[in-house]
Order: sequence, then structure tokens, then C-alpha cells
Amino acid sequence: MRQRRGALSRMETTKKIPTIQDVARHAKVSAATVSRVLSSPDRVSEPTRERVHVAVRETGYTMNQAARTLRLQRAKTILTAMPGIGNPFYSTILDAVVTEATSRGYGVLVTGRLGDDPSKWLSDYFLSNRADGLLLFDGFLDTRRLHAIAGLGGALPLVAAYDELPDPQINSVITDNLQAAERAVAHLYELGHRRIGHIGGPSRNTFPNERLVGYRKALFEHRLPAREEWVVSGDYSMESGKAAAAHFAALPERPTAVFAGNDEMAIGLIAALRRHGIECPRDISVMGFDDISVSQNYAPALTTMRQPREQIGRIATRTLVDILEGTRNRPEPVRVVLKSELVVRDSTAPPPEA
Amino acid sequence: MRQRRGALSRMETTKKIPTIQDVARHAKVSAATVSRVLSSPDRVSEPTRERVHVAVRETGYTMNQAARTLRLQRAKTILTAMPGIGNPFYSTILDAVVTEATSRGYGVLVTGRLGDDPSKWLSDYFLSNRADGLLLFDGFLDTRRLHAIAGLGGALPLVAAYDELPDPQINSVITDNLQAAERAVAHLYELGHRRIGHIGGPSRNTFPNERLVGYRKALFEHRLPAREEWVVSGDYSMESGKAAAAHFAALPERPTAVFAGNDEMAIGLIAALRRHGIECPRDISVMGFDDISVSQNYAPALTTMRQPREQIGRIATRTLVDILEGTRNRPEPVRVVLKSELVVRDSTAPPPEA
DNA sequence: GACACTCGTGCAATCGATTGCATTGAACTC
DNA sequence: GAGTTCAATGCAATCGATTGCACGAGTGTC
Repeated sequence: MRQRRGALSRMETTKKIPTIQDVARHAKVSAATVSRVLSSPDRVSEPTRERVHVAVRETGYTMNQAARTLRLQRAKTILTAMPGIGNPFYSTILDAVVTEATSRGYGVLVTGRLGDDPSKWLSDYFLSNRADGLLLFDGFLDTRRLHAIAGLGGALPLVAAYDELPDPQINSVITDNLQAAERAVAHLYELGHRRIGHIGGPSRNTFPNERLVGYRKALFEHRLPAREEWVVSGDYSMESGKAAAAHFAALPERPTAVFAGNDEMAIGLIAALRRHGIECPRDISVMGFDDISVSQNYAPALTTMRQPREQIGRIATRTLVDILEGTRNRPEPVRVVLKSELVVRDSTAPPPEA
Repeated sequence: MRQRRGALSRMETTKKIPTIQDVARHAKVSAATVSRVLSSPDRVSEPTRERVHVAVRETGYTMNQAARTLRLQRAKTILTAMPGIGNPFYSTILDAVVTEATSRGYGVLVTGRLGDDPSKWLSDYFLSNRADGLLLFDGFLDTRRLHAIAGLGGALPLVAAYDELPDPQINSVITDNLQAAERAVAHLYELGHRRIGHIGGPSRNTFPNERLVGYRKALFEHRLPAREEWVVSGDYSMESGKAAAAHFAALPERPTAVFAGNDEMAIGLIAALRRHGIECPRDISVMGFDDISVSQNYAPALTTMRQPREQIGRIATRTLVDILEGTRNRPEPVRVVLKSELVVRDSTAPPPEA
């Protein structure tokens, strides 16, 4: 208990980490005054303030966050929960989250795959005072669970991002998934495609997936045939894109274009179709969704709906921090909708017959 | 100060978060006993233990980490520092880190881009008691700085991973970069290539980059020409791969194969060369390094040296946690070297003339 | 039956920062 | 010049969990 970092410190010059008391002694004031200089400087006289600042510099003092957290019940830390950090879509968002949070003085904790029981990590992170708020990406939790989370411990500050959430009570930063999906299908339609397939995301997602709904809606509006065998459900991985390829290749009447729920499935699809002798865009057009960084350098360069990922991360973080800091006091939940952008590249072309 | 989560809790039933005192009252014992039941159960009698467990369940108690951290000077949290979380290479590692750390009861904090001054975030995270140890990926800090970090605050528990670090005093989990680079060049040599180029990583990295050294060594061993204009230095981004393409395309005598320092640069290179009418592998062979997830689905599927990324993350984390827990008490620094694996795909082929 | 010993539990100090309240001294008012 | 006000600072309680020490009850020994 004498040592600071017990496990490691052996004979080494275990420098004691300076506390606010040390600074106080140095500046010949009380700890209370030091604290005030640091948090509300105008309540302290000019000369004292100066002495304290010097003492802080000389001792190399840094506030002990644990003590502060304990006293204030605020950890200055946010938790992010996302399905798969390894996924380039999320990792870009995370990058933006970290940048924004750090600049606001907040730390960022990341969870692993959460499993189905939110109460476990809820207590791990929130009731235990490790994090002040939650950034929830992708709606892998149903509304009821989400509410249970949001309500527990007295209204957990929470911003949900990316997928449309059915519950308007929850703060959210999302993109116009439904419209974007419609726009994607419209693009294929405009190129002359009439038989358009789709690879959807995992069905455990919130509700009937927005992108799937947009796809269906667009088919309907353009009076295009909606065949069940043209819709495959995947899990946003390249593997599932490949699996879809096998399915499409085996079809007697194949769609001339496929709108994939994300770029990775699109890439997996194109790669695997090639092995079946089906070339994109010569034989089939493929659209992605997201515009991850490889997409523009893929062969063929992928036509896709760009999602403003940095923006999602940045705005969601800013919103959450604003809530935590009390800057945003309005009772109505925040609801930001960002626009996707159609990026036309080489993976889509007019259908073979046309 | 009365409210728990000040900013948000309005009229809602702000449930008080139960403390150890509440549990103690519930079980009609002292807080000390509750603490003991939770941390060293065998020091408490069976019936009391049972009563306490019941009380814990009934109150829904979760230990307040801030209080525990303050008392024990251990945050049960590790910090990861990596250049660019958005990079798929690192995000996969991070995924493994999070999984491993979580299973050991540790939280994972991530930093943003660190900038050149380690002392700032050092104090932000360590002196302030937010994190117990550091997982350092990629050697963007020179030895002197690293030592300054490792020494400060009395030996900061630190595991460096991935790039070979020149300092044997520091715990490290790395891959056999040098040998892997040699192996990569050897593969190209075996295919018949004699004019082999390279795109290196950023020069700010530790020392003469290991991969570059391996490349040079292999050229020497196979008595191949080492022309300076065949070596380009990039920054591991696709963009720099493209830039390299412009350079190579403009060369009067072009290499017949290029060994890129990572897959992303290889992909950027292939994509941009194509625009110059140079096809891979028909006109030029390209090797990557890392085997990120798109590589196998790229067109052409990328030949590369696979880095065991999950392993790197997992082992580095395990090592750090072992150190923190005092499991690993031996004074010698840990030094794990993992093996890369050659994965031959379609982006390498015999040279045009052969 | 007195003594030593063990086991189970409680008391109270501690970790470091914050903040309501009390205190001091100076300035200002009539 | 006595009273009022206010700015500057210190005192001490507090946040919640941990742990050395003390104490009391029970067991064993000669």
C-alpha cells in the first residue's frame, strides 16, 4: 500500500505522484484553494492564483481522476458500443469519436461484443461509475431492452447512431437509410435495370431493416418485379457476400443488378461471382452502401451510397458530451438525420441486353 | 449534488445507486464484511457470506469503480495507443485487445492520434489514475521518448507491439518483420523477378524500417540490383500507394515486381497502375503485407504476408494484464516474436519476359 | 480452570479532490 | 467609529471501498 504501482516498482526511484496536498504545501495555501484555482479561478486573488500555478508546474501535478470521479460522480468518460470494431465502417466512426471526445476532455472506453444481456455491462460501466454516457452504434438491441437501459440508474445519457431507431424518445444521429436505399435502386433503374436483387443485413437488427424497406419501396414505385429469391439476407461481412453469390449464380433467372446492404458484401459478391464466370459490371451491376475506403480502389471501383461516417461519429459524440455537460438542456430528444450521397463508379453499368 | 446523473435526471424516479453501505445495512453486517465477502470470501463465515450475497442480489449492488480505484490505485483499465484506429490493420488488433481485456475484467481506453508530446497524454491517463498500463502499437516514438514514458511515475507498465523496437528493455510482442520481408522478396525472386521495387512505411517509424531492411537484405542475398528509384516511401495509406504508382509508371526502366509495405499501399498501387494501363499481375507483380480482410477478395486477390493480428492483440493484452496482476514477476522483459505467413494469391506471377 | 490461539467481525483511517460554511480582514457607509 | 458588506481563504465533511488493528467468542491444551 506504500508503493504506487505495486506490481512493477522494484528498486527503481518510485517517484511519488504529486497530489493536490503537495501543491498546496508548495504554494503555502490550503488544498481547497488549489482546487479553486483549477476549477473556478476568479474566486481566487491574483497573487495567490499565480503562486498556485507555479506550484502546479513545479510539482508536475495532475489531477487524480479517480478521486474527482468519486467526488463528482462524473467520470468524464464515454462508452462506445458497436458490433465489431474490426469492421472498417465502425472503426472510422470510432476514430472520429475518439478525436472529438478527446478534444472535449473525455476519455473513450470501448466494449467488446455485448452479448444479449445489457444489464451485465450496464453495471460494469455505468452503475460502477466508469462512464457517464453511452454511444450506441447499430440497433442490435430491441426497443424494450434499450428502454430498460436508458431508464436504469435514473436515465442513462445515451445517443444512438447510424441505424434508424423506432423509438423517438431516444437521442439519435442517423442517416437517411431508407431514402438512400431508394436512391440506390433508382440509380440502377435509371441505367436500365429491371431485375434488381438485394443482399440485406442481419435480421436481428432493430426492425425490418431500413435499407430493405427502401429497396422494396423503390421496386414498388418503379413497378419492378419483387421476387423473393432475389433477396438474400447476409450479415454485412464479405463472407455473406460470397454466400449470396452462390445463391444468385444458381438462379435460373438471375437479376441484372444487385443492391448490397454494404460495401463489404458487395465486394464479396463481386469477387465470388467472378469465380462463377460472372463479371461485374459486364454481366451484372453491383451497388454497395457506405463507401468504405477500399471501395474506390476496388476493381471495379464500387458504385455506392456514401455514408458520412466521420460526421456520424463527430456529431453523436458532440451531442452526448453536450448532454453530459448540461449544455443541451431541452427535454425533447435530439434527432439528427444526415444525408447519404450517391457515388457513381465502375461497378454499375447498363444491363447486358440493353 | 443530490442527484446522481445531474444533467439528465429530471422528475424521473432517480433510483439511488446502491453502495456497499446499503448492502451492509441490508445484511446487518458492516461494510468491511461486505467488502471481504466480495474480495476474499474465505475470510468470512458461511452463513454471513450467504446473507451478504442475498443482500447484494436484492439491492442490485455494483461496486463503484472510482472508489475502488482511488483506494487501490488501480483502475483496472488499460490504454491503447495506435496510429489510426480507422486503419483495418489496427482495428482488428483492437478488436482482439478489447475481447481479451474484457474477459479479464479490464476496460479499454483508446487514445486519438497522440501528437509528438507523450507527456500530455501520459498525465492525462496515467498520473491521473485512469489507466494502469499502456499497449503501444507501432513505434512512432523514438527510444528516448519511450524510455521517458516507461520511466515516468515509477515504471509505467508497457507492452509495445507489432514493430520491432530497438530497445530490449521494453516488453514487446512483435512479428518477424525482417524475415517476413525477406521471404516476400524471395517469393518474387522465385517467380523469376530480378527487378524488384518497394514501397516503404513512414520514415518517422522507429529506425530504418524493418521491412525495408528485409527488402534490402534479400536483394543483396539474391544479388539483385538495388536502385534507389525503385524504392518509394509511403505512409501505409492507399493514397500513398497511388502516389507510388505515378512514380513507377514514369520510370524509364520499371521494376517487374513491387513489394509494398502493407496491403493498402499494394491495393492503391494496383488500382492506380491500372489507370496507367499497367495490369497486375500481367505487367507487374505486386506483393502486400498484413493480409487485411479485403485482400483475399481484391481483384486480383492479393499475395501477401499474413500477420497474425488477433494473436498480436491477444498476446500483448494478456502479457500486459499479467504484468499488472503481478502474475508475471520475472524481471526480464517479455519478448514474443510471432511468425508471419506467406499467402500466395493472384497478384504475383512470373515476369512478362520469362 | 487458566492460558494461548484461532476465527469472524467491526472500527476507523485512508485514498485525493470538492465545496458548504465559517472566519478573517479590509473597505465602505452614515 | 460602530456596523455592514464582501472578497479571500481555510476547515472539515463527503464521495465509496478497502484493510490493519482490535476485540470478543469459541476451541484446545495441560
